[in-house]
Amino acid sequence: MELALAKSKYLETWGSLAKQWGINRTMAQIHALLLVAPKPMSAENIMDQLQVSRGNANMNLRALIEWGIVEKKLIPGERREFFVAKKDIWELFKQIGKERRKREIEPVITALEELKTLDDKSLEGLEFKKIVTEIASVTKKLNKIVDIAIQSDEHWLMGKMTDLLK
Amino acid sequence: MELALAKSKYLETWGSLAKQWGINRTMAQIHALLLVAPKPMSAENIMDQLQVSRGNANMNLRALIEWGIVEKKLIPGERREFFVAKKDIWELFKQIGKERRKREIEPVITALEELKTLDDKSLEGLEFKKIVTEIASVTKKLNKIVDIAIQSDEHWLMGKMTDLLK
DNA sequence: AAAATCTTTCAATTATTTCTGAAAGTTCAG
DNA sequence: CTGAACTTTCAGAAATAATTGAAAGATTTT
Repeated sequence: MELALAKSKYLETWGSLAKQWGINRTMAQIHALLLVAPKPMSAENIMDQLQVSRGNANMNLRALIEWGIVEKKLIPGERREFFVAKKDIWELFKQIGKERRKREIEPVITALEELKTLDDKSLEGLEFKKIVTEIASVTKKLNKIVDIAIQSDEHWLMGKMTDLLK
Repeated sequence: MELALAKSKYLETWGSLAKQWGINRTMAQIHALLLVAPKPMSAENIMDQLQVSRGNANMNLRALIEWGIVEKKLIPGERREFFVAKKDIWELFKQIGKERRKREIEPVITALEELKTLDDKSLEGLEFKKIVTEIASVTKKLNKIVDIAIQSDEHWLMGKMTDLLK
């Protein structure tokens, strides 16, 4: 396969996956582009390669910085801002895990805990409380698993995982 | 808190979360409703409680069955179909994990493997290949982690996780 | 302090996803 | 068979999300 083709396939794959992860396409593609860029890119440059508007590029770059997976890079003697993606992939996954946990898991736990205060003795009420309690319990376990992964060093974790399979 | 309120908060929480998980609101809410229902529900009944159209209810029920987390339940002497959610929450999470892995992780691994066949010696080509290789490697590790979780019994896994923290 | 260069914002537009409801399809009792 | 009871489908409508581009805001240079 040839570079230009490989790169465009890569951008496409990443972009279409992103939707399922609740990230919009442009955001994913900008990130993908920066990941494989051998040097920092300007906003102009990114707009150009992905064929997106200035506003779109700017907003998504900002979001990526917010997620902690892209950084501004000042280049001496340059007026413009440049951007680079953090290139440690394990770190990237951990960062994404952290953000998603904050947005997706933690609010659910909070909401469920409040629901457990229900005091209703009807059949439906009891069934409801039982299920909510169980959902809360499993959600907390999931949270714990993610937590361990987030805090772990890559090699240590994989070693432990391999042990578990024995 | 009182039952009706608790239930509506629960449906709302679950529904709004769903979006971030790439599941549409109605689908999540139907599932949530079935989860806490003390007995099987008819399509009619679901439409009524969630105020959605027949078509919408039908399509999403079908999708939930496809995901393997809801089942049709025939009631003797009844013409209509009834539906129940599988109530084992750990099983539910595992099923969701399985589906998402199939849809989100596996296609990426396949695509990345193909990209690794690139043969280009330029600086950009080498950088590209290096990053793609690394992404593939970490993605496979993630896959392995999910795999272990999916195959595990709840208590066994949590015990092991707790050990890891020591 | 004006001009030049670059960044940010946001109302309007465009694209995508979800939902509706009526029509067509299916099943089964009589 | 026939028709009542139920399910499925799908084209169009409605809702939601993403994108554009031009104007306003910064910041640096002259």
